[in-house]
Amino acid sequence: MEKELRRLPDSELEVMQALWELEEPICRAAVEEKLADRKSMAVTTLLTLLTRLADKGFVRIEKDGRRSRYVPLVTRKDYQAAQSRRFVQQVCGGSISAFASALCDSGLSREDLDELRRLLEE
Amino acid sequence: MEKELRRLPDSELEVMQALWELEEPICRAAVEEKLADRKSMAVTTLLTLLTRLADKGFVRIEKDGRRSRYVPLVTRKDYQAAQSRRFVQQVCGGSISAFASALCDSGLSREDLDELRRLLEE
DNA sequence: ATTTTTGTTCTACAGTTGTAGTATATAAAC
DNA sequence: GTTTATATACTACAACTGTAGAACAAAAAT
Repeated sequence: MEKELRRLPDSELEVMQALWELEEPICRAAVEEKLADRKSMAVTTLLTLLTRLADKGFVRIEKDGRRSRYVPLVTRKDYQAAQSRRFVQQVCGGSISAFASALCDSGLSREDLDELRRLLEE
Repeated sequence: MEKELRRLPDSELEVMQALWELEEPICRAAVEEKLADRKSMAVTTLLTLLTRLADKGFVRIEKDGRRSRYVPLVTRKDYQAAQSRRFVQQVCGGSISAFASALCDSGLSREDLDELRRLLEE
């Protein structure tokens, strides 16, 4: 669960989020459609980002003639776990109390904070 | 509590962490010394980072002849709170349950997670 | 078969980040 | 007062990020 995954730049992360929401095998058009809501970008921009994600080992590009399928190699869960730890370390200096304060002041609703506390009891 | 603070690049954040740990007024040498432990960089690099932080509104540079003092304009608390929200939104898609899972898988110890839960009960 | 469409790769370019050498101004030492 | 040490500013540059046009290849349409 601690894969030491590098932090992705914003635009690449958005593409990964789209991939994680889709069923494999994923064609470019599907990613494009999924992204359409939050983010609008040229098709070539999306392709560039997918290539960069492949270079970083986050995605495998399976070619099938002119068409390609894009397969996430890192799970959303693993990425979120790795970045959570990075956040506590880097932003909160590893201090749990600083982290807790930050969450309380973060603008999350009381319900959200209660839910979080409850889920941590699992 | 929700100042919509941009995320700082790693190296600039490290300088801010040093500033936050020091008492004002802060001279360059003090920052340098504070940083020496974790991060070694040329003096000019540190100065560059302080200038960039000033450009971004995170630091005010008070000049006094040839010497300067560097005053943080953003509190550690505000920054941590803002980034916490950004993290939950951007990385966990705003899902508290995803966030809770991520924390559980993050490699934080059971004690840390217990402490976090306790602190959230404040 | 030729034209048109479409999916992908290449090339490009400006802005950001990490890092630091060179120049400049000024204070301290002699 | 001239040399020397210092603090800061200016310049530089490669890697990374956001974004996308141009070129190319192959499939679809005519």
